[in-house]
Amino acid sequence: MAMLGRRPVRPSGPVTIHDVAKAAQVSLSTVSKALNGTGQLREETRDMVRRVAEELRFRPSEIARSLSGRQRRTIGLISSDHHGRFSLPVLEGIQDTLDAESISVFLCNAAGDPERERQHIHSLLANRVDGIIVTGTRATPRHPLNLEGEHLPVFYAFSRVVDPDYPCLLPDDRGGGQLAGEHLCRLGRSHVVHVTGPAHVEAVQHRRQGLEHALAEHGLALPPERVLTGSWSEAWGHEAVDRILAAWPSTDAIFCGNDQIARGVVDALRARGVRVPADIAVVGFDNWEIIAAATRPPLTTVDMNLHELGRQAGLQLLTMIDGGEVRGVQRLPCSLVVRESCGGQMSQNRG
Amino acid sequence: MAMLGRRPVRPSGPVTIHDVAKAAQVSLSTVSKALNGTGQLREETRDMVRRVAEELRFRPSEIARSLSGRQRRTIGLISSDHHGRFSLPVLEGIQDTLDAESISVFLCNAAGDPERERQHIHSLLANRVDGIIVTGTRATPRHPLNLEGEHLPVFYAFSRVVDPDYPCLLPDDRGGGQLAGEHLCRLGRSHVVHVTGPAHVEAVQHRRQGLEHALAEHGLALPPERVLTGSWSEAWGHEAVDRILAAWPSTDAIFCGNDQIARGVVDALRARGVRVPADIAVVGFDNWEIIAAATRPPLTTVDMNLHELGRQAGLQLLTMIDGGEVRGVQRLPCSLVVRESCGGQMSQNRG
DNA sequence: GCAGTCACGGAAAGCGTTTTCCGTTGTGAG
DNA sequence: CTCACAACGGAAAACGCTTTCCGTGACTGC
Repeated sequence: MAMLGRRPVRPSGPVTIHDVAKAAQVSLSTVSKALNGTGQLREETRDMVRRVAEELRFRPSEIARSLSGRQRRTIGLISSDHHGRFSLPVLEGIQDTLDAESISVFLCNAAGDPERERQHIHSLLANRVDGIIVTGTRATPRHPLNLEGEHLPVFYAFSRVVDPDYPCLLPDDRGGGQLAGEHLCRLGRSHVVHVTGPAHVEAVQHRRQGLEHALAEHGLALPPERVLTGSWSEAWGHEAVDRILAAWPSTDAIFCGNDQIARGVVDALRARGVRVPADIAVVGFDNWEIIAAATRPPLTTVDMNLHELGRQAGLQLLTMIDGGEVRGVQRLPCSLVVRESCGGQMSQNRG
Repeated sequence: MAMLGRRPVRPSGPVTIHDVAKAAQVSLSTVSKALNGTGQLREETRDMVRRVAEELRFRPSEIARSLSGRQRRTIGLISSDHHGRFSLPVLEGIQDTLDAESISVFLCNAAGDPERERQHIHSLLANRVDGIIVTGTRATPRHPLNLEGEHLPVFYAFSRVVDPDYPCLLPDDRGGGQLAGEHLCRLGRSHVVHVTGPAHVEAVQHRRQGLEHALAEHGLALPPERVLTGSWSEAWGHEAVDRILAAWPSTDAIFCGNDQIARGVVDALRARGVRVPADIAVVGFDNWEIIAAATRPPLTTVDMNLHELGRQAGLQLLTMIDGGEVRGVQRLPCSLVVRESCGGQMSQNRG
């Protein structure tokens, strides 16, 4: 009356390699070899073991594997960003790379708290991760990770370290600014104003330099007073428009430090009866879809390719883990996403 | 001439318990006991061992620990959301809970791809996690995780499962709609229109029901034709305003299904010279800071408390891991964030 | 002074893998 | 028919820790 069939019995916990060995009537080592494709076994044996293992739903314990010296195939990801506007695409890019290599990720959110960060690092070290990626805000450069004396590859993605020797990948803000400037010049605009974020932020300075460079190549100057620094908000965009219209009525283009400012600028211009792009062209920065696409007209803006940045960060860490040398600040090119706030691409011959 | 000092020598890799034992001149087991507070040791011995361990920067391998039967103290987090507008706060809430318990998190981004999800689950199982939290979009109910026959606690946070028996935590959308409705009623508004997202979405239905309920309690009806369903976009907000002003000029309040719609509505109203909130009060949903606060006037809106939702999801999973019974759909109350789009709280006696 | 108790700390057996090293067996050649 | 040599697969050590079980020595009480 009892079930006497060959239903696999699993008394306690997951199937181990022992269970497989017993079921397949071979030794432990044979199972291991069969499943890992190592050693010298008849193909026949291999297949048999494989079949049994599958039937038993054997799933080798990664823990046990890592213990016996293999690579851990796990990395740590420390994020200091809580707002997450930028972290998320980066994070996804990183995962893309690591997924492809079947590497697991320990996620740690330090939330800017040094004590919490310390604990997370401790935990990562205790878990013997193969490497660490740090990501988060880059507004202010951070100190390098304190690895408690351990040696471990660390890569900084979208995160600036005080010492420029540490391997890190950042968007090419200068290039981004340049893209915007060139686009405006190509469209024949010549009275450009730059409305941007806090003056002390590195990205703000770089974007401005890029713009300046592009304008210069077209024989145009960007006088310092036409660079308005403020906060990263729509409200600042509105305020800036007041000043611009009052001070320089001949303005025909505004490059904004981010999309929120750009949205404020566009809204304010519309409210004042200034046509975008006919009277004034506007370029944003970030390509924050939800804002850029909803603006009326939709924003032409610079995209930092954060997903790609994450992907490459992942690759670089892998390189480091494999013993490769990676150092210093690298910059990933931005790209320009053309929507309607500068006029169609059709008119690009007009300049 | 050689350095004969007692500089701790670390020939290869991390310090092990052996190294500590040797340095402290005691046995392995004594070190383990001293460091874990188990066994019977003189406080003196304990201290001594502790000191040596610290000096050597001994960091017990979590891997080895988990192998020898202890709890793994690690969970998996499967996220199917790539946009991440909602995942992020949830995710942070979860981490808050788990950090407090020193539990590590394996992050997996399935990105909606079943094959990728399968691989991640496999990896989590192989890593012997203690439990799994699934989070992501809830627009359409998902199938339960396929655990390959393994038994493991799984909790669904902000993610709907087809079978309502699975343990899951969702925002109380109905309650949220009710909050909005009550707020409007209290402010004396009586001609309410509801502009919301796709009709088939559960949250859309619930929010509408909540609104209806609140109105009913104040003797007001919400005729079906005054519920306008569309997309979750600003553009839809604009369009809806056209219809509303044409069809029901006496409208004095609009409850929007999310903040993007609300923003579109407010912008459109302003463009048509309708004053917000004087003529029409507007309530949003989501409390998406970046939109709600930047709208002019800033949006009064419903907050789903996603961070708290994540926190509680973490706690629930811990309960399950500890053997507790958790089942069925639970709802977390929303709260109302009052800004300016309905008028100040001052005027609440006006009704 | 002697047995009986403790307090202490060491030896060793796991935990689930991989990997190295050997002992079989079967084959072909001499 | 024996020998050498592959080819195959098993035994056992190792990975770094926890934990159980014991052996020691020092203390108590008589």
